Amino acid sequence: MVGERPGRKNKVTIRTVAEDAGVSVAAVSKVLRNAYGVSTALRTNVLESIDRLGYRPSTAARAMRGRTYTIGILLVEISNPFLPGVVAGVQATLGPASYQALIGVGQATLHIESSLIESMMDMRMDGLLLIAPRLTGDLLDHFAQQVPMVLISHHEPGARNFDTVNSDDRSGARRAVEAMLARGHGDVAMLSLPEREGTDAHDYVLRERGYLDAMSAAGLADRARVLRMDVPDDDTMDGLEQLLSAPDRPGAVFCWSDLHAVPLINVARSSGLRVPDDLAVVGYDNSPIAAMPLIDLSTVDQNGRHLGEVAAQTLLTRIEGRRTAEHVLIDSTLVQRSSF
Amino acid sequence: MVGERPGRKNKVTIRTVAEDAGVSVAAVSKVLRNAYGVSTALRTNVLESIDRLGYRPSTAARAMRGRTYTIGILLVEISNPFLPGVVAGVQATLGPASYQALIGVGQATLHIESSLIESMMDMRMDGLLLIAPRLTGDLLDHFAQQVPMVLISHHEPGARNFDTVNSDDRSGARRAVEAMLARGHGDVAMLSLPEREGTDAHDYVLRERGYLDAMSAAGLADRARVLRMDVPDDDTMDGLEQLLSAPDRPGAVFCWSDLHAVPLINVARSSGLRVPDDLAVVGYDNSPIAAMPLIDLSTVDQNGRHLGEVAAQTLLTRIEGRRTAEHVLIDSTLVQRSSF
DNA sequence: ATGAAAGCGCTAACAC
DNA sequence: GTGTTAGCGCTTTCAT
Repeated sequence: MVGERPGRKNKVTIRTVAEDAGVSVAAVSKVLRNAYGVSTALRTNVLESIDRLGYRPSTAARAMRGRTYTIGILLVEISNPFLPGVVAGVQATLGPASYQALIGVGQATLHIESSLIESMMDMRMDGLLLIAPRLTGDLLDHFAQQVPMVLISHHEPGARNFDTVNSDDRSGARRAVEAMLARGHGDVAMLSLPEREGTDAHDYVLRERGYLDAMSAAGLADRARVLRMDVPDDDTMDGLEQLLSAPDRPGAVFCWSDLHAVPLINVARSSGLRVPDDLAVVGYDNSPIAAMPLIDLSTVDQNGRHLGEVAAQTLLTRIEGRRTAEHVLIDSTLVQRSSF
Repeated sequence: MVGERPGRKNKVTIRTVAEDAGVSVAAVSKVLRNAYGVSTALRTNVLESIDRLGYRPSTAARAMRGRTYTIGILLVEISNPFLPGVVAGVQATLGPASYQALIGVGQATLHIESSLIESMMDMRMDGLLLIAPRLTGDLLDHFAQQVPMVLISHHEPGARNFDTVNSDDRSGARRAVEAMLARGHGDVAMLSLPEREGTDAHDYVLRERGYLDAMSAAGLADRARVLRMDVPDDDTMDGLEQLLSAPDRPGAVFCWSDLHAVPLINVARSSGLRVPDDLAVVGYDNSPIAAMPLIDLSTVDQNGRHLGEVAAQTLLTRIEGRRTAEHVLIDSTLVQRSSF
């Protein structure tokens, strides 16, 4: 067969199976979908043929009529330490239901994000799992009307067309800050992100609220300070350095994420500050780096794996036809290390 | 419309567009595919309708006849520091060709890996990009015969049915070790993975060779030592501790990956060893952690982004019909920091 | 319980 | 240059 496009020939389709088993195509289809109304004899017969021929139903063809048994996961960007656990949880839950998960990476870009969602719908994926999407309520709702959708790390408890599964960011932050205050740190500041679009959906906004809750409850509302900067990369450590060399340098900092907390510890140590004596730090996400002995950062663990499991389960029931929105909050845990 | 499945109704298909534009379905299809033989008038006319109606071709339907404009990326596991760059490079190259990339995560499990590849073929993705697959030559070849395939981080220069794009691991390792030797470290040991299946395809095997190359060239072949252990997690630091407390503790260690090097530095510092004075360390991958001031690990940068770009480009030409295998090696760079 | 047949939304011959 | 039409491999009524 020289000159032929490789493979894709001698294709074994549902028809091949039907002929091999000496039954109709419809019969095979029914066996495939565990549909009602097939005799055990026919069923085993067909299953044997399927096995012998190594038949695999074409998802492509299925996509035109029924389900694809595929769900799409949209990630903001791939390097976030919070994601691997979530994805593992999702896969663990999906597998037994014989669903596959395929991931799209949004590169933190709105345009790529929508385009990926549309692609996933074009492929007729059975459902979508969006993790911390930048997308705003309107567009989100537009998509949710066309495909079962569950959002992770996106607080929108009023949403009616999609479900949300979130870490309880507010109470997680509050408990972390309370623990810091209990240690005697009166001047706990918070390090958060710059304010963006007028949305309350982001996790860092909720964590700020939890921080303020704790400060207020301790009668320290007037000493609360939320500092804002983007996630530092190699070139943008200046902000952190300034922060630590300022005359009113805080003695304790609660960070919205390890992405801030880890560099902060680095800069602090490098400039001779002792952690936690001169500077107490608590982060969020319990990333692998936080656990390293040289960093040893106390941080809030969102329990990403569980989050992923619940989200996948929620998506599955929505795919099965549920129409009322569910909004789940998952408890987090403060992982105590030596940084405060 | 109470009781109706949400969305997916009022579907605008190629037929809707054809009617709206007052032309045939075939005409629309031709415009869609930039096929030969459409007047400019018809083309603009159709494009207007497409725009007005917000039409999007169904990938599902396309999958049955033509291309899906989708390629699948298979990742071993999602948290490897080497991956984000590669994926970014792939996406950057695919975008302009109006291809989408969808990622499957193999969870470092052979069975999940094959099942994902099969799923991707079932969806009729136009091509596959496998990153450091566990899959062995035979099975790999079996798949490659059915779909265009490019492998990253998998050395198999003899493969005829698929392409490979790799960092030049051997020379990268050699240069790193030579640099260590040039610094006066005579007793450079290497920290690698336990030996697996009888395959030479793995990057760490090539890196071991580069290490031996350098040692031999320096007349130190008899002092070469390859130590083996799995990637340490929080619970399995013992191996590293033993290594460093042994009487014949090496004065310099070249690690096959930062995944070994970073914990090694941690353990070393924690047990009072000065880096690089008591222990010189060089890693591989230039992961973000390596750059942290507290770690400051010298490491080999594979230039993942470039790797991704080249791999995507290679896959694209194979999809276009190329049949002869290409095996590309990409140069790496030693990033000098303070760890040796 | 089983099968025949009508699509699903496209692409690609082929006819005009 | 444009249109007609036969599939692609399934699912799903509807007969039998």
